[in-house]
Amino acid sequence: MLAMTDPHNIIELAESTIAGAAANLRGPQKHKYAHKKLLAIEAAAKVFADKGFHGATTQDIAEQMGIQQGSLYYYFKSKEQALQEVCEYGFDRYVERMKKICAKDQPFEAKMMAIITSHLTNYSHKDSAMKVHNEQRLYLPVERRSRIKELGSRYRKLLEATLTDGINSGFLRADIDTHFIAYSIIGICNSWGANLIRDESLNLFETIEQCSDLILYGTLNKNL
Amino acid sequence: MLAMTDPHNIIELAESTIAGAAANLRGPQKHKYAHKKLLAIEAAAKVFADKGFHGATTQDIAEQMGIQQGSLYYYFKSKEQALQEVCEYGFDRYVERMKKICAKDQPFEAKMMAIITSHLTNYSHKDSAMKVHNEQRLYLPVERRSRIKELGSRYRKLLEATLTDGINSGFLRADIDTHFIAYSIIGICNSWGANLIRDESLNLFETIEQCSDLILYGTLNKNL
DNA sequence: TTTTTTTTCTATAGCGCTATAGAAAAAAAG
DNA sequence: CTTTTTTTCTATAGCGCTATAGAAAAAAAA
Repeated sequence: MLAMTDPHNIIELAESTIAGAAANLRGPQKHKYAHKKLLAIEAAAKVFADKGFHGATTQDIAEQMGIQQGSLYYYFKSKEQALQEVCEYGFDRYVERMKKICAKDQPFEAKMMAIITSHLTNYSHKDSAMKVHNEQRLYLPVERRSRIKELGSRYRKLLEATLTDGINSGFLRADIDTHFIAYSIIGICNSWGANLIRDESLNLFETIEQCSDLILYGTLNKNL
Repeated sequence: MLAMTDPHNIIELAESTIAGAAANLRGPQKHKYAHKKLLAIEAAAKVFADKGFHGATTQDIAEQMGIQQGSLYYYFKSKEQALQEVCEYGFDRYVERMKKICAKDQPFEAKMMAIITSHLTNYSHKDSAMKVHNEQRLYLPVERRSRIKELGSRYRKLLEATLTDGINSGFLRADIDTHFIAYSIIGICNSWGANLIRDESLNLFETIEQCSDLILYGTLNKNL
């Protein structure tokens, strides 16, 4: 086997080929680097979510992983790169999922619920990476944010298009501003997503139902 | 006049007696300290909003005020205290305003719009203090957060009570969860508040209308 | 086993940041 | 004008943090 001049080079390959390797713990670990790299991203996500990017230290992240501070640089070139990778972590798969949901032909209520479920589920599963994406990504210099921006706007456009479909097929009011509603949906989901992480006693499914209900039906009594 | 052993002692007096002193620029400045203190809070708010608490330096804040880094400590005992004061800045008056709005006897739609207007207007006027409150207050140690917590929950309770009134008087659906809706309203407002600060091209009044509309009417087509 | 490759560790250079102390300047009082 | 009080400045102690270098340990290959 060729020597790895720079361990960071294997990353992209790893990310795309062995998705979910973090869960795959059995068998002789041929891809130990890729595996621990994912653990490193998750550790960074956890710490950044708790303390914020600038408030977190590389020492904190290393501790969370159970390694020494200096060893962290075997997985990240810099703290900033760690933030970037946390923000991007799982985002492409997330957008893919959104694409599928939007493409599926189903009643609008169900579609909206699926969208919200996808969004909020991510908060529970992705260990704070989503929270970090929302709250810390602006601390990255622009040149590190292009991919994140790209994915974010792709997500928003999918949502807007779905809303437009909803209007055209008569499910939604014709007078809503799809751009505004898309931002609002994302806003509500992120707000509740952060609550879900902070407060363990909150029920995911109830939250999903309540969010869908509010967005679709509002609060006003229609019997009036 | 007695010598000021510690300039920080005058703060509370100042805050309560000369509200809005920052705008009162004419006349011989008998309360120069109190005046500049408010400028200091606003400068800190601006910087914390842009860079986050840990990302901001006391140098940044001093620069924003046009003084030297060391001089900042004439106004704040510590950087942490600066964050605390920014988070509390104007919050009590804000809760008072909310109280008045909720107490007023008016159609529910108007009340909801007034609440949202009050919330979003704060973002435009209070120079980022509200944004800092939302995004950075958790970086304060708990002992510095008691007042902020107090005010926040008082605000939430006012909102919940108003929603309960709305249900009792038949304006609102009887099956909504006031606690959930209150959090959601705050979430939407904060999300759009942050957008308003970031994007100057956004129209405040349109945003207010759109938020009210979404919360009250939802998005579904009722003609179906 | 021996050699090569991968992973982790220790130690530290070097920088920037908070907070303080004391002097200096500006303003107000006497 | 002189004295006192308020405000700002300069300089720096002291700490913690990022990132690097090179040794050491562990794992894999030969």
